[in-house]
Amino acid sequence: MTTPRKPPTMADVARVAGVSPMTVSRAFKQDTSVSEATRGAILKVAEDLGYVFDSTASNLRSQRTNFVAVTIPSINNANFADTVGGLSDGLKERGLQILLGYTNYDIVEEERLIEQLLRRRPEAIVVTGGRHTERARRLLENAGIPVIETWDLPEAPLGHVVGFSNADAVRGMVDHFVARGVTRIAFIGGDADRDTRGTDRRSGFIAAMRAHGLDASRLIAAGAPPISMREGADAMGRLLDSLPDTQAVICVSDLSAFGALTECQRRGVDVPGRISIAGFGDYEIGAVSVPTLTTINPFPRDIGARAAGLIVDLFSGAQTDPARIEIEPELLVRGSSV
Amino acid sequence: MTTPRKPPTMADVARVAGVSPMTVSRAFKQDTSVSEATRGAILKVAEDLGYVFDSTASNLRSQRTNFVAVTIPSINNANFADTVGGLSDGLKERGLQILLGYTNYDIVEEERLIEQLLRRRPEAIVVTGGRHTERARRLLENAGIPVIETWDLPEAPLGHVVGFSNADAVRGMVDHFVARGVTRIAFIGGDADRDTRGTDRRSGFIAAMRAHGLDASRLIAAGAPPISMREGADAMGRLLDSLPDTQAVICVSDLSAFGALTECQRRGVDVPGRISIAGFGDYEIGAVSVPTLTTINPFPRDIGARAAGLIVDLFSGAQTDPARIEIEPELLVRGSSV
DNA sequence: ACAGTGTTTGTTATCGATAACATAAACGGG
DNA sequence: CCCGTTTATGTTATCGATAACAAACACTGT
Repeated sequence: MTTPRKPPTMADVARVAGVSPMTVSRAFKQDTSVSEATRGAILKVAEDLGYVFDSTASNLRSQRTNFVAVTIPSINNANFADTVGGLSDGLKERGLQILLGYTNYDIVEEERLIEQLLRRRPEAIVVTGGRHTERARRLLENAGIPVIETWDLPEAPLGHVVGFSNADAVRGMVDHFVARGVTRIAFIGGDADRDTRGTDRRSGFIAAMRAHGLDASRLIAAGAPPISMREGADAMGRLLDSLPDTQAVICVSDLSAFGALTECQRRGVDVPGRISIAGFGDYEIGAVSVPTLTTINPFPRDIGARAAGLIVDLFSGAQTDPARIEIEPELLVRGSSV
Repeated sequence: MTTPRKPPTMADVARVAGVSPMTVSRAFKQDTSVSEATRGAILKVAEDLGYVFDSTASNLRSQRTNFVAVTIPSINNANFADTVGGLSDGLKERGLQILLGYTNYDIVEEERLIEQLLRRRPEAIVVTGGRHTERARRLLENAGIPVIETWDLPEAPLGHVVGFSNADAVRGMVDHFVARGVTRIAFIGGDADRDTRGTDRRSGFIAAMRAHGLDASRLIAAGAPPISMREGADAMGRLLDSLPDTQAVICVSDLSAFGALTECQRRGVDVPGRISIAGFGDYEIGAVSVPTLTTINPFPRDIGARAAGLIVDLFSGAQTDPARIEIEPELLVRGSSV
């Protein structure tokens, strides 16, 4: 049986290659002055010895971790996954790695998560949303690294912002319906304030309806956010039972909108003939379902890509002032609405 | 303007609190011998100074990172997200944090990712699938940490396994159809071997059909894995055009199965009256769509939870031999099949 | 031939927490 | 009241890479 030897260090590689540890260190970096011959020889020795570079030591000495911390409400959400994908791809070239955590749509959990992430000494942190606990705000402000809030346009940003107004986006949807003469409009969303983006969308709905002088009381609470397809279907059932003259329903997400659509199908309610349905997020399902779903595309991948670009610019010195990058969501009118 | 001071260290906290740095270190750990009075005082000073524990130094000295590395094919996939969720929750209590990366269904990319992750010195690594490059295998074997392969039952495992046979699962589905007298069955999947689980499912389909003496040539390639709803719909279109007498189609995932279903709806093809459709993965959409989708539930969250439990047992010494935990997928017969 | 410039390599001290060891204070039973 | 035991704290050296500084070497133009 083989003794579980201690893994080789740079010093071991240096000894075998006949150079100083410093030269080995340089050989593992880019754009450092080591002759190609030496570098090649060193990397070969390293591979033969099974040496794997130890970031933990490098991180401490150089005070650089190459980590970018990212918090998202849920890992199981195609929109946030897209944002992380955009971030990840944009940061990969600069050798930056994402340290991901999820908050379960809970700002207390977010505070815990932020502290845990900051302990790893990330070089920047990207958070979803603009609402945080007092302590979380303090932690972020004192961290001494760029802070980017996304998916929102906070009134008092902590640093940089890459987002859009959830309320305005829904307002545009309401305006669209009203312009077509649709006035009895309902909103299906979560029943708690935990999902701040969902809450903002509902507020936008209410404000827009009132601005048109319309009844903004057709609000269906569908359960704890994030609400699922199933919950969207249940909510639609309750809506059809209680307010059967509703002409259109705006759902907090495409997932709940699809659930609502299926409930109509089960009941033989024609969409969009008898009722129009709209979602939010431009999930793939909305482009494929029968009928396709009217929705809003907030360009989640772009949010991540722009945040990544911002971080790169900040590190290269090309950007210094707090940035406020506003994404313009796009209204997609499709088959589920008149 | 405030000078960007250097962030405080443990030594700073110790000085202000009037104790040694070692005592501060102990105060930040659990189950260490510090009087409650001292600990309270130290934590208060730390909070006042805005001190945040520095893991990078701790990691180096203690040779423990509390990282568990995890590789998944795609971040944007509800099944893998569930596995990560199960892992994350199971590890959280032990203070272990997930270091996540995705491979894009590419084993060359996986090799790069594995090396990058190992540089961070994780204490265990969980990979999706059992097929790896030679170098990736060597890296994993030499890492000196527990290796867990998931979502598969490799013939030559690297270490521990938490998975199931994709081929056998699809075989069960074929058997189900054949038992009902359905014999002209097609398979819709990706057109490359990159997605090894998809390939295994197709192999299982072919083997099962042959075992029944049936024609196994109704194979539709729908594009590069992972195939989307849209690609599932396109593939269904081609299937209906080229082999209109097909009685049932098994899709590599619920997403493509749903796409296939919508194509039937657009064409007025009755499901399951004229053709049955089955998926894989038990995504939420299959439980909500009209009709609901026959599928296979491989319990993705359990895979993650069992892997987490295994890691905890390994660290506590309760488990020493290589484990092989087999998950039993469940066939869910629903509205989309006869 | 030689100062001046650029390239390649080496030496030393250090990043910030903690393992290992040592010691002082508190406790408890006969 | 004393010694063995537990509890609470301190001291010193160290994890493994690299920043900062230094120096040897090669080349270039006059």
